[in-house]
Amino acid sequence: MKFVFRPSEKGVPQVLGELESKVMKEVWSHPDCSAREVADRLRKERTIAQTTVLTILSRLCKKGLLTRRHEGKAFRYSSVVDQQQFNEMVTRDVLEGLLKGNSRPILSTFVDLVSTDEELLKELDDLVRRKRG
Amino acid sequence: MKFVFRPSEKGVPQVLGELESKVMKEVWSHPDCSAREVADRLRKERTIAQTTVLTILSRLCKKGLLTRRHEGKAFRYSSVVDQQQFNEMVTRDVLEGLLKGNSRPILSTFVDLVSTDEELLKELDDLVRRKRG
DNA sequence: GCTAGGCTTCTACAAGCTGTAGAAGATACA
DNA sequence: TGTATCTTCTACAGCTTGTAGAAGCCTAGC
Repeated sequence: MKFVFRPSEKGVPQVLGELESKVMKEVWSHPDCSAREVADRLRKERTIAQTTVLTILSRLCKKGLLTRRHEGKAFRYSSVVDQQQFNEMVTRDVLEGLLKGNSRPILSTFVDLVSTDEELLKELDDLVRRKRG
Repeated sequence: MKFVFRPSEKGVPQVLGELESKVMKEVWSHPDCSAREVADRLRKERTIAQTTVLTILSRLCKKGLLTRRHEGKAFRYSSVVDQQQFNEMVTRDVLEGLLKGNSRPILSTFVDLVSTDEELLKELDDLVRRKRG
Protein backbone atom coordinates (compact mmCIF):
# COMPACT_ATOMS: atom_id res chain seq x y z
CA MET A 1 0.00 0.00 0.00
CA LYS A 2 1.21 3.43 -0.94
CA PHE A 3 0.12 6.04 1.55
CA VAL A 4 0.88 9.45 2.92
CA PHE A 5 1.70 10.17 6.52
CA ARG A 6 0.41 13.32 8.20
CA PRO A 7 2.63 14.01 11.23
CA SER A 8 0.24 16.67 12.49
CA GLU A 9 -2.61 14.20 12.90
CA LYS A 10 -2.80 11.54 15.52
CA GLY A 11 -3.36 7.80 15.16
CA VAL A 12 -5.04 6.25 12.16
CA PRO A 13 -5.94 9.60 10.58
CA GLN A 14 -2.22 10.13 10.05
CA VAL A 15 -2.67 7.71 7.19
CA LEU A 16 -6.37 7.54 6.29
CA GLY A 17 -9.05 10.17 5.93
CA GLU A 18 -11.13 11.11 8.95
CA LEU A 19 -14.15 9.09 7.90
CA GLU A 20 -12.07 6.23 6.56
CA SER A 21 -10.37 6.04 9.94
CA LYS A 22 -13.66 5.86 11.78
CA VAL A 23 -14.91 3.12 9.50
CA MET A 24 -11.70 1.13 9.90
CA LYS A 25 -12.00 1.42 13.66
CA GLU A 26 -15.56 0.12 13.54
CA VAL A 27 -14.52 -2.87 11.50
CA TRP A 28 -11.56 -3.53 13.76
CA SER A 29 -13.73 -3.52 16.84
CA HIS A 30 -16.55 -5.47 15.20
CA PRO A 31 -15.06 -7.91 12.69
CA ASP A 32 -17.26 -9.48 10.03
CA CYS A 33 -19.83 -6.71 10.22
CA SER A 34 -22.29 -5.42 7.67
CA ALA A 35 -22.37 -1.96 6.13
CA ARG A 36 -25.62 -1.34 7.96
CA GLU A 37 -24.02 -2.10 11.29
CA VAL A 38 -21.15 0.26 10.59
CA ALA A 39 -23.54 2.98 9.50
CA ASP A 40 -25.75 2.53 12.56
CA ARG A 41 -22.78 2.82 14.89
CA LEU A 42 -21.52 5.93 13.14
CA ARG A 43 -25.01 7.39 13.44
CA LYS A 44 -24.63 7.47 17.20
CA GLU A 45 -22.38 10.45 16.59
CA ARG A 46 -23.86 12.11 13.53
CA THR A 47 -26.12 11.59 10.58
CA ILE A 48 -24.65 9.91 7.56
CA ALA A 49 -26.13 8.37 4.43
CA GLN A 50 -25.94 4.64 3.97
CA THR A 51 -24.31 5.08 0.58
CA THR A 52 -21.57 7.22 2.05
CA VAL A 53 -20.60 4.36 4.32
CA LEU A 54 -20.78 1.93 1.40
CA THR A 55 -18.49 4.13 -0.66
CA ILE A 56 -15.92 4.29 2.11
CA LEU A 57 -16.08 0.53 2.67
CA SER A 58 -15.52 -0.03 -1.05
CA ARG A 59 -12.59 2.33 -1.11
CA LEU A 60 -11.02 0.60 1.88
CA CYS A 61 -11.43 -2.72 0.07
CA LYS A 62 -9.80 -1.27 -3.01
CA LYS A 63 -6.92 -0.07 -0.85
CA GLY A 64 -6.48 -3.63 0.34
CA LEU A 65 -7.32 -2.85 3.95
CA LEU A 66 -10.66 -4.68 4.03
CA THR A 67 -12.09 -7.83 2.52
CA ARG A 68 -15.70 -8.83 2.29
CA ARG A 69 -17.76 -11.91 1.85
CA HIS A 70 -21.34 -12.42 0.72
CA GLU A 71 -23.99 -13.27 3.23
CA GLY A 72 -27.55 -13.28 1.99
CA LYS A 73 -27.94 -10.20 -0.12
CA ALA A 74 -25.41 -8.19 1.78
CA PHE A 75 -21.68 -8.13 2.35
CA ARG A 76 -19.82 -8.63 5.57
CA TYR A 77 -16.56 -6.79 6.01
CA SER A 78 -13.39 -7.71 7.85
CA SER A 79 -9.99 -6.10 8.05
CA VAL A 80 -7.05 -7.70 6.32
CA VAL A 81 -4.68 -6.68 9.11
CA ASP A 82 -5.62 -5.84 12.67
CA GLN A 83 -4.91 -2.44 14.11
CA GLN A 84 -1.68 -3.57 15.69
CA GLN A 85 -0.36 -4.89 12.41
CA PHE A 86 -1.59 -1.78 10.67
CA ASN A 87 0.31 0.44 13.07
CA GLU A 88 3.42 -1.65 12.64
CA MET A 89 3.17 -1.43 8.87
CA VAL A 90 2.87 2.32 9.04
CA THR A 91 5.73 2.68 11.49
CA ARG A 92 7.92 0.47 9.38
CA ASP A 93 7.15 2.23 6.12
CA VAL A 94 7.59 5.68 7.60
CA LEU A 95 10.88 4.81 9.26
CA GLU A 96 12.16 3.13 6.12
CA GLY A 97 11.10 6.20 4.20
CA LEU A 98 13.06 8.42 6.54
CA LEU A 99 16.13 6.21 6.63
CA LYS A 100 16.37 6.28 2.83
CA GLY A 101 17.99 9.65 3.26
CA ASN A 102 21.14 10.43 5.17
CA SER A 103 20.68 8.20 8.21
CA ARG A 104 23.10 9.84 10.62
CA PRO A 105 21.05 12.95 11.40
CA ILE A 106 17.98 10.78 11.81
CA LEU A 107 19.63 8.69 14.48
CA SER A 108 20.57 11.73 16.45
CA THR A 109 17.17 13.37 16.15
CA PHE A 110 15.55 10.12 17.17
CA VAL A 111 17.74 9.80 20.24
CA ASP A 112 17.07 13.43 21.11
CA LEU A 113 13.34 12.90 21.02
CA VAL A 114 13.43 9.64 22.90
CA SER A 115 15.68 11.06 25.59
CA THR A 116 12.97 13.42 26.79
CA ASP A 117 11.59 10.33 28.50
CA GLU A 118 14.07 8.62 30.78
CA GLU A 119 12.18 5.33 30.74
CA LEU A 120 11.99 5.30 26.99
CA LEU A 121 15.68 6.02 26.64
CA LYS A 122 16.49 3.10 28.88
CA GLU A 123 14.27 0.90 26.77
CA LEU A 124 16.10 2.01 23.65
CA ASP A 125 19.38 1.30 25.33
CA ASP A 126 18.23 -2.20 26.21
CA LEU A 127 17.06 -2.88 22.69
CA VAL A 128 20.34 -1.75 21.19
CA ARG A 129 22.43 -3.78 23.65
CA ARG A 130 20.35 -6.85 22.98
CA LYS A 131 20.79 -6.35 19.24
CA ARG A 132 24.54 -5.95 19.52
CA GLY A 133 24.73 -9.04 21.65
CA MET B 1 4.36 24.17 8.45
CA LYS B 2 1.83 21.41 8.10
CA PHE B 3 2.87 18.84 5.55
CA VAL B 4 2.39 15.28 4.43
CA PHE B 5 5.17 12.74 4.23
CA ARG B 6 5.25 10.19 1.41
CA PRO B 7 7.42 7.29 2.55
CA SER B 8 7.45 5.84 -0.95
CA GLU B 9 9.18 8.88 -2.41
CA LYS B 10 12.77 9.86 -1.82
CA GLY B 11 14.24 13.13 -0.59
CA VAL B 12 12.46 16.44 -0.84
CA PRO B 13 9.55 15.01 -2.89
CA GLN B 14 8.58 13.09 0.23
CA VAL B 15 7.21 16.41 1.40
CA LEU B 16 6.76 18.67 -1.61
CA GLY B 17 5.41 18.09 -5.10
CA GLU B 18 7.79 17.07 -7.85
CA LEU B 19 8.01 20.50 -9.39
CA GLU B 20 8.00 22.27 -6.06
CA SER B 21 10.96 20.13 -5.05
CA LYS B 22 12.90 21.04 -8.16
CA VAL B 23 12.23 24.72 -7.63
CA MET B 24 13.29 24.54 -3.98
CA LYS B 25 16.50 22.83 -5.01
CA GLU B 26 17.24 25.57 -7.52
CA VAL B 27 16.74 28.25 -4.91
CA TRP B 28 18.85 26.35 -2.40
CA SER B 29 21.72 26.04 -4.83
CA HIS B 30 21.35 29.61 -6.13
CA PRO B 31 20.16 31.84 -3.31
CA ASP B 32 18.66 35.24 -4.06
CA CYS B 33 17.75 34.29 -7.60
CA SER B 34 15.05 35.60 -9.91
CA ALA B 35 12.10 33.65 -11.28
CA ARG B 36 13.64 33.94 -14.70
CA GLU B 37 16.85 32.31 -13.53
CA VAL B 38 14.95 29.44 -11.96
CA ALA B 39 12.90 28.97 -15.12
CA ASP B 40 15.96 29.07 -17.35
CA ARG B 41 17.69 26.40 -15.28
CA LEU B 42 14.62 24.19 -15.31
CA ARG B 43 14.46 24.60 -19.06
CA LYS B 44 17.74 22.74 -19.39
CA GLU B 45 15.66 19.65 -18.69
CA ARG B 46 12.30 20.41 -20.22
CA THR B 47 10.07 23.19 -21.47
CA ILE B 48 8.06 25.08 -18.91
CA ALA B 49 6.11 28.31 -18.97
CA GLN B 50 7.38 31.28 -17.04
CA THR B 51 4.08 31.62 -15.23
CA THR B 52 4.22 28.03 -14.05
CA VAL B 53 7.46 28.77 -12.28
CA LEU B 54 6.01 31.97 -10.85
CA THR B 55 3.03 30.08 -9.51
CA ILE B 56 5.23 27.54 -7.79
CA LEU B 57 7.46 30.24 -6.33
CA SER B 58 4.39 32.02 -4.95
CA ARG B 59 3.06 28.84 -3.44
CA LEU B 60 6.39 28.12 -1.80
CA CYS B 61 6.35 31.64 -0.35
CA LYS B 62 2.85 31.08 0.94
CA LYS B 63 4.02 27.86 2.56
CA GLY B 64 6.69 29.84 4.36
CA LEU B 65 9.57 28.08 2.64
CA LEU B 66 10.72 31.04 0.54
CA THR B 67 10.93 34.79 0.98
CA ARG B 68 11.41 37.38 -1.69
CA ARG B 69 12.58 40.94 -2.02
CA HIS B 70 12.06 43.51 -4.73
CA GLU B 71 14.86 44.31 -7.08
CA GLY B 72 14.05 46.55 -10.02
CA LYS B 73 10.82 45.34 -11.43
CA ALA B 74 11.33 41.75 -10.39
CA PHE B 75 11.53 39.68 -7.22
CA ARG B 76 14.50 37.77 -5.92
CA TYR B 77 13.82 34.62 -3.98
CA SER B 78 15.66 32.99 -1.11
CA SER B 79 14.90 30.05 1.09
CA VAL B 80 13.90 30.61 4.69
CA VAL B 81 15.75 27.48 5.81
CA ASP B 82 18.58 25.73 4.01
CA GLN B 83 18.21 22.17 2.86
CA GLN B 84 19.91 20.79 5.92
CA GLN B 85 17.54 22.60 8.23
CA PHE B 86 14.65 21.59 6.05
CA ASN B 87 15.59 17.93 6.29
CA GLU B 88 15.98 18.23 10.02
CA MET B 89 12.57 19.85 10.36
CA VAL B 90 10.99 17.06 8.37
CA THR B 91 12.78 14.35 10.29
CA ARG B 92 11.81 15.91 13.57
CA ASP B 93 8.17 16.39 12.66
CA VAL B 94 7.82 12.90 11.25
CA LEU B 95 9.46 11.27 14.24
CA GLU B 96 7.41 13.35 16.65
CA GLY B 97 4.35 12.37 14.68
CA LEU B 98 5.23 8.72 15.03
CA LEU B 99 6.13 8.92 18.69
CA LYS B 100 2.76 10.46 19.51
CA GLY B 101 1.41 6.95 19.39
CA ASN B 102 2.50 4.03 21.48
CA SER B 103 6.27 4.58 21.53
CA ARG B 104 7.44 1.11 22.53
CA PRO B 105 6.78 -0.65 19.21
CA ILE B 106 8.38 2.25 17.41
CA LEU B 107 11.61 1.89 19.32
CA SER B 108 11.85 -1.75 18.46
CA THR B 109 11.03 -1.26 14.78
CA PHE B 110 13.58 1.51 14.65
CA VAL B 111 16.28 -0.64 16.17
CA ASP B 112 15.38 -3.47 13.82
CA LEU B 113 15.80 -1.26 10.80
CA VAL B 114 18.99 0.34 12.00
CA SER B 115 20.52 -3.00 12.88
CA THR B 116 20.65 -4.05 9.23
CA ASP B 117 23.71 -1.80 9.10
CA GLU B 118 26.35 -2.69 11.66
CA GLU B 119 28.00 0.73 11.49
CA LEU B 120 24.73 2.51 11.97
CA LEU B 121 23.83 0.37 14.95
CA LYS B 122 27.12 1.20 16.58
CA GLU B 123 26.45 4.87 15.97
CA LEU B 124 23.06 4.55 17.61
CA ASP B 125 24.65 2.79 20.53
CA ASP B 126 27.16 5.62 20.93
CA LEU B 127 24.46 8.26 20.80
CA VAL B 128 22.40 6.49 23.44
CA ARG B 129 25.36 5.97 25.75
CA ARG B 130 26.39 9.58 25.42
CA LYS B 131 22.85 10.65 26.23
CA ARG B 132 22.62 8.46 29.28
CA GLY B 133 25.96 9.77 30.49
C1' DG C 1 6.29 62.03 -19.82
C1' DC C 2 5.45 58.03 -22.26
C1' DT C 3 5.95 53.56 -24.32
C1' DA C 4 7.52 48.83 -24.70
C1' DG C 5 9.01 44.86 -22.78
C1' DG C 6 9.27 42.16 -18.94
C1' DC C 7 7.45 40.82 -14.51
C1' DT C 8 3.57 39.65 -11.59
C1' DT C 9 -1.15 38.50 -10.38
C1' DC C 10 -5.55 36.47 -11.58
C1' DT C 11 -7.94 33.00 -13.17
C1' DA C 12 -8.71 28.46 -14.72
C1' DC C 13 -8.52 23.73 -15.65
C1' DA C 14 -6.92 18.80 -15.05
C1' DA C 15 -6.10 14.99 -12.12
C1' DG C 16 -6.02 12.58 -7.76
C1' DC C 17 -7.91 12.11 -2.88
C1' DT C 18 -11.63 12.32 0.42
C1' DG C 19 -16.37 13.23 1.95
C1' DT C 20 -20.94 13.15 0.60
C1' DA C 21 -25.04 11.24 -1.28
C1' DG C 22 -28.92 10.49 -4.98
C1' DA C 23 -30.44 7.34 -8.61
C1' DA C 24 -30.69 3.28 -10.40
C1' DG C 25 -29.73 -1.61 -10.67
C1' DA C 26 -29.67 -6.25 -8.32
C1' DT C 27 -31.63 -9.68 -5.33
C1' DA C 28 -33.22 -12.45 -1.42
C1' DC C 29 -37.14 -13.65 0.85
C1' DA C 30 -42.08 -13.53 1.91
C1' DT D 1 -43.96 -11.82 -8.07
C1' DG D 2 -43.42 -7.89 -5.33
C1' DT D 3 -40.92 -5.20 -2.24
C1' DA D 4 -37.67 -4.03 1.01
C1' DT D 5 -32.97 -3.74 1.15
C1' DC D 6 -28.44 -3.87 -0.43
C1' DT D 7 -25.02 -2.54 -3.91
C1' DT D 8 -23.02 -0.05 -7.79
C1' DC D 9 -22.77 4.06 -10.61
C1' DT D 10 -22.32 8.55 -10.98
C1' DA D 11 -21.47 13.07 -9.47
C1' DC D 12 -20.03 17.00 -7.12
C1' DA D 13 -17.41 19.77 -3.70
C1' DG D 14 -13.07 21.04 -1.61
C1' DC D 15 -8.10 20.39 -1.30
C1' DT D 16 -3.37 19.82 -3.51
C1' DT D 17 -0.24 20.08 -7.35
C1' DG D 18 0.98 20.95 -12.18
C1' DT D 19 0.15 23.79 -15.93
C1' DA D 20 -0.39 28.04 -18.33
C1' DG D 21 -3.04 32.05 -20.75
C1' DA D 22 -4.67 36.78 -20.10
C1' DA D 23 -4.36 40.82 -18.29
C1' DG D 24 -2.49 44.23 -15.27
C1' DC D 25 1.55 46.77 -13.51
C1' DC D 26 5.87 48.94 -13.45
C1' DT D 27 10.74 50.02 -14.63
C1' DA D 28 14.04 51.45 -17.82
C1' DG D 29 15.09 54.02 -21.49
C1' DC D 30 13.99 57.28 -24.99
